[in-house]
Amino acid sequence: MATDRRKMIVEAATKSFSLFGYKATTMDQVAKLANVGKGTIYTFFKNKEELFEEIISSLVKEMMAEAEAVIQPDVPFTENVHHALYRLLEFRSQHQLMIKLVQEETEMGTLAVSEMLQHVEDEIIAYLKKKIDLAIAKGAIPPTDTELSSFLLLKMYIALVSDWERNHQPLSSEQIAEIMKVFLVNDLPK
Amino acid sequence: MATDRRKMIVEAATKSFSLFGYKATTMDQVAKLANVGKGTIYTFFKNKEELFEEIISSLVKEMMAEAEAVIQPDVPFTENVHHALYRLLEFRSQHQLMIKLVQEETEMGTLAVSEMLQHVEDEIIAYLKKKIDLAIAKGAIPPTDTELSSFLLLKMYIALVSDWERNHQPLSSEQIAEIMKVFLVNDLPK
DNA sequence: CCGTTGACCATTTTAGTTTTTTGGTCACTT
DNA sequence: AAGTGACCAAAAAACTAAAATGGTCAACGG
Repeated sequence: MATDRRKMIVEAATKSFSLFGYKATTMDQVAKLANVGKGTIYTFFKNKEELFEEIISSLVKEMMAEAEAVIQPDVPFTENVHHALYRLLEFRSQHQLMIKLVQEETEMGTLAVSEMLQHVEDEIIAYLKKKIDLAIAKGAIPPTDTELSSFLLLKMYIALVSDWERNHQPLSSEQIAEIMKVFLVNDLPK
Repeated sequence: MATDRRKMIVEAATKSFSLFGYKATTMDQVAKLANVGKGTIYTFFKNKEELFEEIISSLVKEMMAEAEAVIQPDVPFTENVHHALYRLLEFRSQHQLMIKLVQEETEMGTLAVSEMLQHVEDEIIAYLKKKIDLAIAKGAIPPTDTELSSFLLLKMYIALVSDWERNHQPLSSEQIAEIMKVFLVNDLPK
């Protein structure tokens, strides 16, 4: 209880952000939840936003670990990309903090939240790019502009699992995998 | 001036929506601009939203005509799709009413506006689908789920011309065309 | 001493209230 | 019959007072 004041703060803030969102979480509340004086928070974090950043950073790490865990070395590359993306979006739709943040963005348009979600998306794209670069190096797929294809991959994935379902039957996992394969195995212009 | 009261109303409303957006346009203002008593508007339109619908419907017709005008019968199908889509998005980014509505949606989230923009998107997809169906019938491209590919085509296009440019150099027209071709000439699952 | 604290402050947000504006109607005019 | 604008209930804007919030820092205690 002595040394992990910082940890308690982060845990309290995470809980509060998940429950009430960014704006509705007050620093007083975090301090109380963490059993800590409010001033103490400011010895570890410059301000509310920096505390938020640290929490999002952990969340991103957790997401990457989840994606990584689902990859199997003995299945084809495109299938693994599908598994990883699927896991990432599943994470997004199941993780309490993510749910709350997405909700807060659409309903209130909180700026700090929009920026963070944008950052998370960028991280996912960077992760995908790394994977694609590796697959190209191994000769598993033809070389392309990996920045572009990781970007498109995520955008399409999101469109397929969220926008599509507004007007249509959900697509099967196989269909989604097939669509992505078309992307990855065909050359895009550099 | 006697018979085209209806026309004057529509023109006045179009001008006002383009200038101030949907919410900020009042029926009094439209009546004044149209040189018409307010009650007269309600003999032609049930309410404000229906007036809006009529205007959007014209706008969609105009968009389709623009797209159609750019199609050349003697160039490959995929190139025509590119031209048409390019024209459609150019229209969106140049037409005063569209600009204002997109702005109003992101800044104020006006419900009626969101619904209309959604409707416009659906119309574009329907238009694309018709074109793709035709191309398949002619054997220009392999058969696919045309509902799905028209949806994906538009989503990708929008991602490439708007989201991509937030972090990257704009793509050349050739690059965009090439990406779309990959889609259209490869089989997607039914 | 130094890590911790909570009273304190300037600023922002909220709540409550009044005033104005708006979409829509309809009795009246032309 | 076609057109109108004064009129109304409902919604939005403007105003204000009160409360809450992020952040600071002098004081505290181990």
